Amino acid sequence: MSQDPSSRQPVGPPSSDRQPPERPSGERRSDNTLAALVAAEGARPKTATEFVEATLKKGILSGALPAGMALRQEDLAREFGLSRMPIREALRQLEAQALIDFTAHKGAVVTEISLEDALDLFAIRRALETAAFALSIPNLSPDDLGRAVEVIAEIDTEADAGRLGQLNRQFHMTLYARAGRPKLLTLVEAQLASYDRYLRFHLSAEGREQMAQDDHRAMVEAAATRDVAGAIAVLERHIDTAADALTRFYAMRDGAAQVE
Amino acid sequence: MSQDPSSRQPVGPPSSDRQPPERPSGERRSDNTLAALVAAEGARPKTATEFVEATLKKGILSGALPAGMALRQEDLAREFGLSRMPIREALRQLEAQALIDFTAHKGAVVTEISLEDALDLFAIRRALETAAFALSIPNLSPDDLGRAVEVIAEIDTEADAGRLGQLNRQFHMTLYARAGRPKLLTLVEAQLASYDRYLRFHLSAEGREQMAQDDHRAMVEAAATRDVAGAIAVLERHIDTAADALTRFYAMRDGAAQVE
DNA sequence: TTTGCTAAGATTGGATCCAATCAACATTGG
DNA sequence: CCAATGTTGATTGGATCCAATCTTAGCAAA
Repeated sequence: MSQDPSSRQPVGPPSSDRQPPERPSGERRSDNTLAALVAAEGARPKTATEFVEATLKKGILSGALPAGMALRQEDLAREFGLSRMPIREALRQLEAQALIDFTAHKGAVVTEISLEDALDLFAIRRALETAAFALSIPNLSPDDLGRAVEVIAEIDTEADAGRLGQLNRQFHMTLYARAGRPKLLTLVEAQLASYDRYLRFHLSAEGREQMAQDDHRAMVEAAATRDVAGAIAVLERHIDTAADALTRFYAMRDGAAQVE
Repeated sequence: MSQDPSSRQPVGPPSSDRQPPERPSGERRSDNTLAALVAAEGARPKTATEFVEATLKKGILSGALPAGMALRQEDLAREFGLSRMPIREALRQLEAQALIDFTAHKGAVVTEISLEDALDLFAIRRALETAAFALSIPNLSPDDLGRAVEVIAEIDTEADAGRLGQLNRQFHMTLYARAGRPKLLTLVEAQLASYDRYLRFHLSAEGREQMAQDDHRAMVEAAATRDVAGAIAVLERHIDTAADALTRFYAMRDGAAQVE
């Protein structure tokens, strides 16, 4: 990281002395929600590009950067206190992860989320997670199951909706972790992360009962007794239920008011 | 595309007047196999970055850029007739696709292929492709099945081992195409593309009978009669057989001679 | 008023330059 | 003679500058 503290801000948490209530040049599309994100990012990776990528990724998955938002390189560079170059490289990686849409001379936009994409994602999750769960169950230790139970409890007490997605991801990954297939697990985690955006969208309107904690408990129960078929059945039902609920939610929303 | 034909080569197929039998400065790590690839790439995308990405991707999947090969930015830039910048951005995207390993100040290396990764990949393929196939079968038209049969025939007559992987991918995708889940299909195709590297590795040592054309025919047959369960069973066996064969191949190779 | 064209501004793509990091080699002290 | 250390070359990370393209506002003609 070739950061020169004399001429530029350090790449870490820049203590938010960016530009307090001052708008640089008229409007600001990718506005100050970014500034909070930049300040929040605690541990900084080795390179500025990685830092930008991690920050933007977290922002998109957490919903701080909403779908459809334009990401102007110049603005981002100013807010991060960097040049446009690390921004561009980070955007490239986010594009390969399908988190943003990149058009040739038009720029980057946070990928839209639609019901079709959500159903697509549920199909992928169903296929991948049942496979991972089946492979993992025989190798799960009592310790693993204990951690899963703890996460269930955390979900019940967690107030921040933003952290619920993270905890949900953590719960599922704990149960899959012993599958012994690193690439499969990486894929599963990526899909679960994508799912965060839909989950938040849904949770913000409906209650936290959408988390289906009963299913979570049933999954741990079945895993504890090494009942692979039963556990898979619960997981499939869990995902199908979520898909149905989200479908109903979209139908209701679109039926009630034509939002754009 | 800000190509200036007077000072630089056009970005398309540069008619291979790069540097014929002349080595620029001593050695060349990412050597002239690249030159052929650059010249071969027919249609050129809009930007240089996309061109570089597509070319490198094809090179890696086709085996022209073998696993473990270091990709020096400077060398690539010279061979493509571009600056290092589009190279860097292309490498970023390839890294997000797990085709190369990127280390902070060390550079990019074509991802190694190992038996463990292959088994990982087989597990992923089994999960995703069975799901896609099941969704697609009810919607397959006679036309689709006809195309699948044609591809089977092509595989029988194709001599070039490099194209076999592509045809194999095409066959499978034809059967999955009506799943109606774009993101799922994109994922499946990406995994099949990754599989190309292992398939080639295997085919180069054993014969083309590794393609298991009987399984392919059985898959079309089951799909034609809308026998979803039967088709899935064949596909699972197909993938498991390939996994077992590759495992035996690795065991034999490692047992016979300790190749590095 | 509307439609088509033109030109200026905004924004991204690409090139070149400089700084930071890493690896290998030489050097010196034990 | 070996190990720790300084030094130099190679290579990547980041910044700045220029070129190409897209968008939009303005204007003219139908």
